[in-house]
Amino acid sequence: MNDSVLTPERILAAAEDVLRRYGPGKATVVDVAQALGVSHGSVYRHFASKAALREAVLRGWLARSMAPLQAIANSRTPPPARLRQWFSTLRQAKRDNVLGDPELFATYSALAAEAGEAIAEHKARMQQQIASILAAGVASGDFRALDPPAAARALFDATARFHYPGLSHLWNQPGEDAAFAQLLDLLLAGLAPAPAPTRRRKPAR
Amino acid sequence: MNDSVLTPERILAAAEDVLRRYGPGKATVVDVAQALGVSHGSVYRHFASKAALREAVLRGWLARSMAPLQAIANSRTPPPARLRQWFSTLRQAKRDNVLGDPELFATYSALAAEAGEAIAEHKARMQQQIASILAAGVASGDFRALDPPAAARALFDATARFHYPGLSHLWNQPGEDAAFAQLLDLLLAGLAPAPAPTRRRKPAR
DNA sequence: TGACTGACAGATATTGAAATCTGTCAGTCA
DNA sequence: TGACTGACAGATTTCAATATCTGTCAGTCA
Repeated sequence: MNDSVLTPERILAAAEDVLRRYGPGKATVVDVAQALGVSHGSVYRHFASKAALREAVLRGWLARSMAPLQAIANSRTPPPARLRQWFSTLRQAKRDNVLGDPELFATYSALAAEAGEAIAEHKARMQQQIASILAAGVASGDFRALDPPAAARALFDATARFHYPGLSHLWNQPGEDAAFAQLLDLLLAGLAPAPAPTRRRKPAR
Repeated sequence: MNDSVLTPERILAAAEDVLRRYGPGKATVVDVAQALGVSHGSVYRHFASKAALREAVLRGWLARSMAPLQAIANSRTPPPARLRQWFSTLRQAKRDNVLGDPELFATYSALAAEAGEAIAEHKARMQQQIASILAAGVASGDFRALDPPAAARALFDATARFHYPGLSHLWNQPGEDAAFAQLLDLLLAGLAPAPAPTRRRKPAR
């Protein structure tokens, strides 16, 4: 355990391991130091606080989980299909996590609840990816003229039911897949290019 | 406190009062009995358990909170505006609760978390109201042909971000009103009558 | 007779003393 | 000299003893 010098990277790896094994409630800085064969004081030379260390672990996890989504956002799939694929992948990734390893997922969630800043940035990056798909779709004529960032936020909000971890208890309900497909259909219909002149009884305020 | 005979109604009123004052964590059956000037054994002649009593209180609260929404669903406002009004009212009611009396709201939420059954029924009733608005809109030609119950669920899911109590911590963020308006616009666009023949690169599976 | 009481068993919650943890820093050691 | 240690103060958590609560039921009383 005591190879080479102590680096932030080695501490991060150990912290991740300790968090996995002990869970967010029991993992202590002393545990991390012990796993590295150093005193806990040494950890504080590289991370200002326990909170900072946990946040760094969280950021690593978030960055890794973003990679496949980024790849989709950058792909050349036609924008409507790309958007579908992006959201389906997001949802599936979360589902796999929660159903596959609930304890680890709970650990994630606990760290996320502590680190509002990191989460806000993560959400912003996700919405940027959506916005880039929307912009491509507007350019190609697959979507109607719209403000990509604002519409991205609307889409992200609209699908929160299916990706926000706090609602994961709903993800096992019957008809969940159909409900998600239904929602994507509705949203994509709302993004479609301007229809025939809208017939309205009153100009919708 | 010891007027007339002991009825379920009097017990419910006392229980509601005790819950308000002590909160969901401290309110006990003994407290309720004390407020009524009877022994706690008497309470069990009318309610099978503490859980049943709490659920009855919750059902009362839910029924009261539904009334204004039911009125809107039954109104003759043109369906698109009616749908907007319904969701805006739902959102505003929740916001008023959470911002106006957070402790009471927390009490609600705690009871709701215990009573899955009652909540499921409540959600079903809400979605029935939405479906009735949708059906009216389909009939009038304001909405495209769609399956009202399925679309109602999609709409309810899509707006969860703005009405699900577990997400109330987001309701104070800047731009919240704009985001909600944006989402409603997108959803209503998705409900609009069939546009010009949809141009698609691939038939969207 | 039937609504109500109150004592009881087992389950749950509270409490405060003891243990552990976080974050600091003067001192060690290579 | 500078990475690391380990003892320390104050904050937080644990744990077991104690108190309270839930749900039952034989018995009271009007």
